Amino acid sequence: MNHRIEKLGPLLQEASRKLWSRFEHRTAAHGLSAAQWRLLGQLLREGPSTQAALATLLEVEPISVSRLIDRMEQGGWLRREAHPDDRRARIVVATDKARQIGPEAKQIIEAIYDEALAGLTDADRRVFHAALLKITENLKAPDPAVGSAAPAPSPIETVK
Amino acid sequence: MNHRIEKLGPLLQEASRKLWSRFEHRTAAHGLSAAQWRLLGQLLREGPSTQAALATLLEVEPISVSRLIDRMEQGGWLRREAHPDDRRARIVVATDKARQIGPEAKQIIEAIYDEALAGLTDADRRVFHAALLKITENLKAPDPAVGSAAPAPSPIETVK
DNA sequence: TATTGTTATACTCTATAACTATA
DNA sequence: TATAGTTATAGAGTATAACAATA
Repeated sequence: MNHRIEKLGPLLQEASRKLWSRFEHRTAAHGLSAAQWRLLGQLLREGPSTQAALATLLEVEPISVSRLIDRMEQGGWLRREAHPDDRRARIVVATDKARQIGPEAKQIIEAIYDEALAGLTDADRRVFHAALLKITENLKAPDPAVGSAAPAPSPIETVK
Repeated sequence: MNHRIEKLGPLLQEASRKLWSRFEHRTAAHGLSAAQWRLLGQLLREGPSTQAALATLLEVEPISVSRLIDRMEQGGWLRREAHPDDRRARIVVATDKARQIGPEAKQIIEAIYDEALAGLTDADRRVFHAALLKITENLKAPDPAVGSAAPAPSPIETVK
């Protein structure tokens, strides 16, 4: 019988939430929300991207990305630019203002990770890291409880 | 130099989010949201409680608890009852309907944890669990960046 | 026909502020 | 004065549906 991890979900959520909370406090002056930092991080790390690509990468609906970008464009964090080849698509580009806070954010993140991992040996950290990667990998697989039953969405006469 | 855990925050969030996602899919028939399950879990584990106490335990504002309870009371998951000693306060009690789905939810959670931890040895699990507990413990401490009087609103001037 | 992105609309969660009732 | 809970109001995030423009 394997060791049971009591409250695995709540513990992961608490760790994640508290990490974010520290980051939020230290970057409050910039006025960006969690979802906005997430999108901005994606842009700063990987460069300009279409909205559709961002929706896929962030695993949210295109409309959510659209709304996020609306607010961030107003705040001067990014711009929508024309796609050179596809006139339907928009390329989302981080502004200078956004690029300038990148290094600061990175430093803050490093500091918070250090605080979180205080007291863990190097060996502990390696095992923890590998296990966390394995867990996310496991959970990326199709949900076995949904696999067989096909949703089969048939848009028949829906009552309005 | 200690091992650096790249993307610690995003990994924790992804693991947490995907665990929740599986739970949500398998319990979708009940129509409870994440916040509602969280409150219900608290009630089922610890028994009836005042709204103020729930707000403290769940670390949200009393008004948020009030709204959650509004919707859950409508759904027949819990009741507000009079407090015997304090006529201001309300005691929140899970209904039979709520108590009946407790065991089912527990089983689903166990199954999902097993899926998440597949491929990890018993030793891995123990180290991972201890590390995760240590991390949440570390993050429960007062945020060192807020402790002092000054909020430290230093813009981008520090080049590191 | 399919894809990209939008508007319209709606729901949940969360919160601040002001308020009532009670302690 | 302080506490428990509420109403009023608001913002962020998310989503479905319908749509236009384009591929």
